[in-house]
Amino acid sequence: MNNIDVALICKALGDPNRLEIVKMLADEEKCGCRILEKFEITQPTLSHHMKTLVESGLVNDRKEGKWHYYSVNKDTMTAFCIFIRTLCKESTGRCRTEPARQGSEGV
Amino acid sequence: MNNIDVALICKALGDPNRLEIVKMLADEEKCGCRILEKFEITQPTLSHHMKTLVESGLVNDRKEGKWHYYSVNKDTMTAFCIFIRTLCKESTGRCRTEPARQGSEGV
DNA sequence: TACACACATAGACAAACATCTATGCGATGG
DNA sequence: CCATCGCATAGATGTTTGTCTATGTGTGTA
Repeated sequence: MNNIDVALICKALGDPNRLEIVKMLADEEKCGCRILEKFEITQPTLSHHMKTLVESGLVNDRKEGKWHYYSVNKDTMTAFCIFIRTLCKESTGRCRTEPARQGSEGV
Repeated sequence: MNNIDVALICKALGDPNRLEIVKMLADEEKCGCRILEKFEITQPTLSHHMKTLVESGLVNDRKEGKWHYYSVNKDTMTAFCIFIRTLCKESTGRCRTEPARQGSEGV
C-alpha cells in the first residue's frame, strides 16, 4: 500500500460525514437510502460522498434491484490498519527512547 | 477519541507530503530544516504543514535553540490506530459473514 | 552589534471540495 | 404504460486548502 493510496483513504476519512458513514458500515452493510436517513444532507451530496468512499477502496458497492448496498472493504481497511500501525512503532517492537541526536543540527 | 479528532487526524494525513513527513518522523525525531531537505516545497509551506500536523495532535514540537524538533506523538497515534481497528472488525472478533438482510429495503 | 540561520506570519491565488438545485435514468409496481 | 423510488449526473457556489512571495521574529555567532 503506497502513499497515494493511504493519502486517498485518509482524505476520504477526513470528512466527518464520511467518517460517520464508514462507522455505520462497520456495523453492517447498508443501502444508500438508509444511510441518508441518518444525515442532514441531500441525496446528491450523499451520492458524492459514497463515490469518494468507493473510489478510495474503503467501501464496497453492491447493486440489487433499485438499491445499492454499501459495506466496508475489509481487505482495504485491514491493509490501512496495518499501515497506520507502522507509524506507531510501540506495537511492532521497541521504539527508541532517546531523541536520536546524531548530528541533527541545521544544515 | 471522538469523530472530530479522528477526522482532523485523517485530514492531516490526507496530504501526500504530510503523510511522508509523518513516516519520516516515525523513524526518529527530526528538525524542520532536515525535513525540508526531503521535499520540493518552500519553507513557509513546510511550516504550514507542520502546524497542521501539530494541531491535529499527531506530531510533537520541541524547541531547542534555533531549531524545532518534531516527533510523532505516540499517544495520539496509538489512540488513532485503535480507532481504525474498530472499523476493521476482523481484528476485534468474528465479523458477520452474511450481508444482514433484516429489512434493509427502502423506506 | 550586525549578520546569518531557523522558523512564523501575512497576504495572494488557483485548485479542490462540500454542498445545493435541477434533472436524468434504470428498476418496480399498480 | 405510467408513476414512483433509489441513485447518478450536471452545473453553480461559497469555503477550504496547498502553495507561493515577501517579510517579521528570535537565536546563535563573528
